[in-house]
Order: sequence, then structure tokens, then C-alpha cells
Amino acid sequence: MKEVKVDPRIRRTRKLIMDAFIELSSQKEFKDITVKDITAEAMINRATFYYHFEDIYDLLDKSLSEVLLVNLNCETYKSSELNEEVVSSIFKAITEFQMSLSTRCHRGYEDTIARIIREQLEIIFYHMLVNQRSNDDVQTLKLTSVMLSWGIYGASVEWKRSIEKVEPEAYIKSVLPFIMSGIGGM
Amino acid sequence: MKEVKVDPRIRRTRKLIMDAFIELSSQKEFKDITVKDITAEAMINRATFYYHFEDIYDLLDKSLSEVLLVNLNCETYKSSELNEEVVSSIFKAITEFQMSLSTRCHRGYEDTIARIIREQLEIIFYHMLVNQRSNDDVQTLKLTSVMLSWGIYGASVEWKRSIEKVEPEAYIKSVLPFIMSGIGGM
DNA sequence: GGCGATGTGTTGTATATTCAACACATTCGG
DNA sequence: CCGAATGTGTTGAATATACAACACATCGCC
Repeated sequence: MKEVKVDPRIRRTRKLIMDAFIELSSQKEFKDITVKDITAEAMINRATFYYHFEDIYDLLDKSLSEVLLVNLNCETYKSSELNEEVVSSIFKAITEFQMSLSTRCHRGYEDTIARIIREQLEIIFYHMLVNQRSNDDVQTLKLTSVMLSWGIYGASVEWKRSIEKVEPEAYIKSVLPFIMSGIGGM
Repeated sequence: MKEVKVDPRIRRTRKLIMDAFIELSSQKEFKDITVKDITAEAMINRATFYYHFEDIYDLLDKSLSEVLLVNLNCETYKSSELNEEVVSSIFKAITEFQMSLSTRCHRGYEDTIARIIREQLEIIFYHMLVNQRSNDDVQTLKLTSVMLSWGIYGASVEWKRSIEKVEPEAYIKSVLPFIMSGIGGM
């Protein structure tokens, strides 16, 4: 199932680079981080960086995606049952991810982060929908995933903007019926 | 002076192996540690191990030598003035090294450890002697280094064996005049 | 005795990483 | 304006590491 035959050198080097990037991100803003900084911190050659990543934005993408996936994977990806509880825990993971980002300095890259979150959500939702509604049209399921991911992300933005910090689970609870049953089911 | 142009990959891999070895040494005895254990812990290929070390005994040698050198180097190697203070601090470093070993499990390899300590001491002493008595015969300086290293090591064994734990500096103090001036100077 | 399981050490080949060098862009100060 | 300094991204050749396979030794077990 897992198909893990990645060269150990690649796993090691990618981890070195990503760890170095996360470390540097806690020290200065993204715009002030150079590729040379990263390779120096990771103690690898600069050419090796470009062997793994297109550029520093590609690294930002993949780093954030990975951190986000770590937050999500364990509890949801394999359960493959898209019910209220799963949606709620996914929403919780997103808010936690957003909070963890706010301690680092990625100001000015909110749109990138937003896109990454939506992309990952869409993949997960589509995966689950295919499992439980395999007879539906593929295009329909895809578009449903898109709307769900935008919707959940939007809710997390709204949650972040709210003054009083309600627990994420409580915050999302009121719209769960809508998500599960649509307007008619409310 | 330093001539440091070691391939970063070599430095990285040697450190991985040595760290893995030290970690395993704290978990079980040397005789129960296999090469496979080490390479698994270090997350490197077994063939790579043999690229760097002849066998596991070679690793033991080099690991202990390095740990010992770390204890010694900073304060003595470059001062190159072999006086009472330096001898005292070297003795202190040796005793600390021996104590740090006693927490790990290298039972049955006391002779190997002893040889490593003596070898390193001999190198350091010879280095210092050449600096401050360059007109003396080379063979004389070499033999002096040998006797000094055996003597200091013997003293550290005696210190370890003693019941009441006197501070190393106090322990060695009484024989410093002998070391500096010989029997006639006591 | 024999036999599987485990560990050692080696080898050839594929792949990842290093290194030095290059062209190009941007910035900064005289 | 120019030149020096710094950062980006690429390339080719040298080197280190991974991998699979092999021969050999040792050990416990039936």
C-alpha cells in the first residue's frame, strides 16, 4: 500500500533542508532568507538544494504542505469516512496549523499558505468522497471537494479573525448540519 | 595551519556513525553491538560503514580517541608550554574521560582504552616537547613522551582505584615536582 | 552431523552529493 | 554612470553513498 522505496540519502537531505528552513523561519522573515542561508544551516551544498527544490518558493510550498499533513494525517486520511466528527477534527487541525504559523514569520505570504491549505484539503476530501460515493460522477466529486476545501478554509480565516477565541470544535459545530445535509437539511 | 578540506559528506557520515555508536554504547555492552545495529541507528548503509572503518574495533578506537581529544584539545594542545599547570589539567581531563567511560559499558576492553589514552597523550607530549626543547635529540624526546604518557595514565588508574575521591588536581599535585625536575628536584 | 538464522566483510553498479566555474540579475556606494 | 558585492540558477566532472548480491564464519537447535 505504502510503496516507500525512497533513497535514504534523499530523505536525509530533504529533512536537513526543511529543518534548516523551519529553524531560519523562526529567526527572520521569509523574504530575508536566502538559499545560501538554508544550505549553510543544513550543511549541504547549494547545488544539492536545487536538486530537490525548484527554488525557495517551492521549498516554502513543500515545507508547509508537509507540516500541514503531519497535523492532519494520523486521524483522518485513513479513516476515509467523511462524517461530522472527521470534518470537525480537520477543522481543528487547520486552526492549529494556522496558529503555529503565526509564531513564525511568513507575513506577506498569506495567499500562498491559503492555497497550500486548500490544495491539501481538496486532496483529502476527494479521497474520502471517492471511497464512500464511488458511483457518483468524478467531476461532481471533484467540484464538491473544491467547494468543501474553500469553505472550510474560509471558516478557519473567519475563526482566526474573531475576537473571542472559541474552541474550533465549538465554532464549526453549528454549520456541520449544513455541510452534511446542505441547505435543505438545516 | 589547519588544512581542513574534508568532504562534508564524510564529516556528516562519520558523525552519524559515531553518534549512533555512542548512543548504542549507553544501551548495551560493546560485545553485543553489531555493525548492523550501528548502521540502522545511524540510518546509513552497511557498506558505507566499511568505507570509513575497518571494523567495529576500528570504530571503537577512533570514537574513544575523538572523545578524548575533545576533552583535551581546547586548553592544552595549542598552548604548547609543558608546565605544571598544563600537566595538571591534562590529568584532570584524563580522569574525567575515564569517569565518563564508566557510565557506558566497555567492560573487558580496558586494555584498548588504556592504549588509546596513552597514544593520544604521547602525541600531545611529544608535540609540546618538540616546541620547547627543539635542540634535544628526537629519540630522547620520543622516549620521554612515552614515559610521561605511561606515567600519567598509571596515575589516573591509581586515582580511579583509590577509595576516597580526592580532586584530580590535588591528587597529582604532589608528584608535579618530580615530573618537572626529576628525582633530584624533589 | 547438518541446517537455518545471523553476522562479517567485499564487490560492481546506480545514484546522490560535492565542487568549481559560469552567466545573469540586483543592490549599493563612490 | 560604473564597479564591487551579493544572490540566483545551471552545468560537468569527481567523489561518496546506496543497494543487491556474494562468500564465509559462527551459533543454536533438532
